[in-house]
Amino acid sequence: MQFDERLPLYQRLRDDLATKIAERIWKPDEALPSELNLAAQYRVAPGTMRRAIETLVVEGMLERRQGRGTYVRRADFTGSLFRFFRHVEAGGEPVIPKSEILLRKEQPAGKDVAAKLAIAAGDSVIYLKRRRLIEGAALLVEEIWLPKRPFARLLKIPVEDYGDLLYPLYERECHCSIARAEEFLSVDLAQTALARQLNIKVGEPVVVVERLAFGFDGRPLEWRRSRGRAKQFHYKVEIR
Amino acid sequence: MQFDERLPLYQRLRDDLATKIAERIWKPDEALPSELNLAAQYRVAPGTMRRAIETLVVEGMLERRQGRGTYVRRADFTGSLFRFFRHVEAGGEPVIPKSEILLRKEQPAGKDVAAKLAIAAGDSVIYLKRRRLIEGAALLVEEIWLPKRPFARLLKIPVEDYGDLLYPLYERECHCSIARAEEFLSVDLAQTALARQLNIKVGEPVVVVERLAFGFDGRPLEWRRSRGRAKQFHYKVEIR
DNA sequence: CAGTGGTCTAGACCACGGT
DNA sequence: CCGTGGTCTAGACCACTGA
Repeated sequence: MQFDERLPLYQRLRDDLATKIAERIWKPDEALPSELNLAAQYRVAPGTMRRAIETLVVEGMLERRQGRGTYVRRADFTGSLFRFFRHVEAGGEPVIPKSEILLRKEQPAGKDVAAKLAIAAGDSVIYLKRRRLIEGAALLVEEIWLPKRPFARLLKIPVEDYGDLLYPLYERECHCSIARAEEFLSVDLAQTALARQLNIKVGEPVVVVERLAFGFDGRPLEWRRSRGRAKQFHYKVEIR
Repeated sequence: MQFDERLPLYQRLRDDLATKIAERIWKPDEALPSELNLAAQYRVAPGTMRRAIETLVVEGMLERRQGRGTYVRRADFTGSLFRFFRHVEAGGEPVIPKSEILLRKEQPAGKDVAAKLAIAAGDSVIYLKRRRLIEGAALLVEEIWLPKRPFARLLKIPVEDYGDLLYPLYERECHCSIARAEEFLSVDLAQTALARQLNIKVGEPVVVVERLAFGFDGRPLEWRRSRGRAKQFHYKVEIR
């Protein structure tokens, strides 16, 4: 508990718990000690510990399950891009699109990628290009940049073994959990190569979703650019 | 406090406070009685009242000001569309675009509009069409539908007196405060008329922002469709 | 059944804002 | 200075979960 003394106690507790989660002292899908137990350990009132936990629940780092315990939450992105891109829903249940890795290589980071990933320009990054399909129809084309540091193992695994979802792969092979992300939306016009890959006409509008994904320690782990047909784009926002 | 007995007390308190706000017993920008005062009135513990208030703060209905009191919050949408559409920022401070009412008329609600506004098809609605400009350049074209019931007065005011923002107008003239809204984004191609109004080419992509705005009682008050150049579109989302 | 989080109470003291 | 919300404590009892 070597955090800034001026901060409220529940904030310092929150930071300490967050650090423990980032250090994987408690792992995703694992229960923390009970509230009373933690309060006793830290010698604070149960209500204060409760508030610290509550904060992390709101931030999405923890999850409470009544009668069972408090668990480290792993971000679930399976529905994320599909909040943006409408696709045929077979009965309403979420379908995970097939993934086709088109390219994998190691390369030095360009200036923009380096800035996004908070590394030095020229540092090694892993570049992936993949296509995602639903029932054989191209939905998205994605480009992905990962810092080599924690992801080197991905270069040694055959791309056929990657599977359809990358984040479980990162966690399984590289012990990197994605905690949250920022996404940026914009609209562009399809160039020749992209049009061919998405099976649309050159010049048709495409929606670009750029995503910067962070670990529990708040450091950027992945930069991703996905493109899909604007026709299938739809999105809902709450405004207050 | 005639709410469902099975609900937690703080929930029932929240509902009761929300009703009072909807009934304009406390008006926007007005301070509520203090927490201790309210707790005493309702004969509950201060902590419980605090939690009820906290809930409404999170929901955006109330706003706390340390040392001053708790205030009814009015939604502020001045920056809303401009989170989507980038425009020339003169020095960074938010600019309110000029508003040009192109059309105002009373008409029977079509099926879709009626569904959005939760009224019967054929009921009278007010239809507005306006253009919004920044430094003379067309930014957006908007279509707006309002139920005649609380908004009839708008038909009697010269459109020149509407001003650049509609929500203050609604509040001033019709005693209708907008509490929150849902926005839906999609991409379309500009038709002839729209292209002319936005000063772009026919077939250029445009972003469509459809907004359903609600009052404090949760009832839909306004349905709006705004269209702007996709080139200027950009948006950021947080994912967890 | 024992153990967990969920609700609720009843205070104390502090920091801030306006008079 | 007083009144406000912000923090923190120290309990009690309930509802849910899994063994």
